[in-house]
Amino acid sequence: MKRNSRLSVALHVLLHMAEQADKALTSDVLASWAATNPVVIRRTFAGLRDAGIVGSTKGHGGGWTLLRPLDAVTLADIQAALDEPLLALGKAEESPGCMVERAVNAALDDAVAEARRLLDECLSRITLADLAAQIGPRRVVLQAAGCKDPHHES
Amino acid sequence: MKRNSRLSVALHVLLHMAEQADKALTSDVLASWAATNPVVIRRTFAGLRDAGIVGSTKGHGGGWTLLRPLDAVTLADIQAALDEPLLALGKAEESPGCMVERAVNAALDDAVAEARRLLDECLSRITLADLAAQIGPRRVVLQAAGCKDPHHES
DNA sequence: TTTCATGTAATCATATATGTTACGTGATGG
DNA sequence: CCATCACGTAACATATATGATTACATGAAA
Repeated sequence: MKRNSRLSVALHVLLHMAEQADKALTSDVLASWAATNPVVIRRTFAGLRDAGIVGSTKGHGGGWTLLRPLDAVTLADIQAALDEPLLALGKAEESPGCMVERAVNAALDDAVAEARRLLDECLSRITLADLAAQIGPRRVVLQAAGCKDPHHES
Repeated sequence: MKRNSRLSVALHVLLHMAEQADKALTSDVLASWAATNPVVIRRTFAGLRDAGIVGSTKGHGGGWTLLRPLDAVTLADIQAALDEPLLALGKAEESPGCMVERAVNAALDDAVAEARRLLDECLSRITLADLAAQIGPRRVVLQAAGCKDPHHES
């Protein structure tokens, strides 16, 4: 339990979902992939649902489904949907009386805005399809051999 | 008390120091500028001292001094000296057995490395002199009138 | 109408950052 | 030589953030 692993979790789960495309998967299943709690999945995926990346249905046979092809979802999309801070820069005081501190805050605001823009551009160049293509070849062999989801050792 | 305000604090204090150049200033004085505790200043400035940006001397008349001209210190220098994480992206698991998660980790590592590079380049273009130049003109008037450091209202 | 699955609030646990206290070390001045 | 000053640092306290867990409401399907 450390520092903002929501993007990591979301990517991991989304890629697993892609392998079971068009099947509604429950929060419990997704949670077991990410070794976390179903409620954590629902919270994390709420943003993705609002962004139209995944859909959810209730009741029998319900669960989560991917709504877009892998090459139509960028890491920037996911990051934005999760609404995370991304940058760990804070200000000592929000509206200081000191003129020096105001100048510092203004400069940092500018730098952070620029950094966000650069980061977003960087993340928007990577799609889920790119990540799927980089999954080790050993997995393909296992899949071909008909093994049932040997995802984690637990 | 929020999130990683060390860069903010460091910049604020360094700019105040620049106004009293060549005078050794105690941690207590710097702390009163940043409205914090002297020990926090010592901790924060330890990295700056190791990086050769400031120096510290003990005993009577001791304290902290700026060792470089304002235009020879970039925000990237300070950020690196503070050794902060900067990016709030973490991984769910450090060395996962799941191939999918490994691919995610690898991709995120690459993206974070690239982002760090971009950020560093962005911060290395701003010097303390640039910040000093952007301090509001009202302050100059007060300085000229001989007012003694009306930095904060406390 | 019972069961299943999401939606969400509330609470707990833990990690990180900052604030504070206490004490050690070295340098200066008397 | 020793009292004082200021940094160096460990130890502890507090605040915030994130994730885990519990509990319950809502809606859909068998």
